[in-house]
Amino acid sequence: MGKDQSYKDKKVITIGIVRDLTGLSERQIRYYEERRLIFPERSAGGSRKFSFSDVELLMDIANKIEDGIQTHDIRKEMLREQKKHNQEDVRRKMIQGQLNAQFGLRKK
Amino acid sequence: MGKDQSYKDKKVITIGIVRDLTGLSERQIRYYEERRLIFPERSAGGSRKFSFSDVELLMDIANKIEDGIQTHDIRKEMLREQKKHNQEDVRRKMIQGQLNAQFGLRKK
DNA sequence: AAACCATGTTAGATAACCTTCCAAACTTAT
DNA sequence: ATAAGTTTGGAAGGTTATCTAACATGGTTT
Repeated sequence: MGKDQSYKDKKVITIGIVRDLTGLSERQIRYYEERRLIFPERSAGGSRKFSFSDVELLMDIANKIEDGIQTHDIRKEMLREQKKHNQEDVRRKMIQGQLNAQFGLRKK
Repeated sequence: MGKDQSYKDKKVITIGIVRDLTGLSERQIRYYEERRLIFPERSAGGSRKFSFSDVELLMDIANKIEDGIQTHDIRKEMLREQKKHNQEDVRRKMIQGQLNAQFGLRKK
C-alpha cells in the first residue's frame, strides 16, 4: 500500500554529502532544521540522515532565502502547500472509499 | 540523452548506512570491494560512498554467498551479465545510428 | 599439507559529525 | 532609534564513524 518511493524518500544521506549536493553550509542546514523546514532522522549515534527529497527541498529553500524570504514565511508557505496536498489526498481517498462501498470491494 | 537515474546511481551513502540497509558487516562490504564486486566512490577524506544500486547489488551478492558461491565466481557471472548488456546496448545504438543516417536526423 | 577464502576482531589514526556559545551584520517591530 | 529577532560564521570540546593494516580462525581447494 502506498507505492515504493524507496529511493527518493529514504533517509540515508549524511550532512556532509547534503552540503556538497546543495552548496549550503552545514550551519545553514542545521539552522533550517531548527526552524522546522526539514526533518532529518537520526542514526543511533545521533548523526542526521537526509533523503533526496530533503535535498531538493533544501535547494528550494536556498532559492527563497536568496529572494529575501525569511524562514518563518517559508515555513508558512510550506504548510499551505502541505494542506492543499492533504485536501487533495483526502478527496481522492473519499472517492475511493465510496467506490469501494458501492461495489463492495474488500481488502485482503 | 541518458535518462536521469539520479537517485538510484548517485553515490551518497556511507558504509554504516549500507551496513544497516543490507545487514552485512562493514568487513564484508569492504572485502567485496577488494574482490572488485562493487566500486564505491570516495569522499575527499577517503570515506566510501555507495549508491542504492550498490546496495541492491550487495543484497544479490549476499544471496549468492549464502548459496556457497565464491566471490571469484560471482565476479565472473557479473562480467558475463555486463557483457550481455553491453552487446544489447551496442546493437541498440547501432540501429539508432543507422536510422539517424538514413533519415538525416541531426543532434542540436 | 599448503594455499586460498571469508570473516571477525583489534589497534591506532583520521574524518565526520554533534552541541553550545559568542559574534556580527542585517531586518523587523515597538 | 532602540530593542528584538534573523541568519550565518566560527571556535571549542566531545563523540561517532570510518579508514588501513595486521593477526587469527575455520572452512575449502589444490
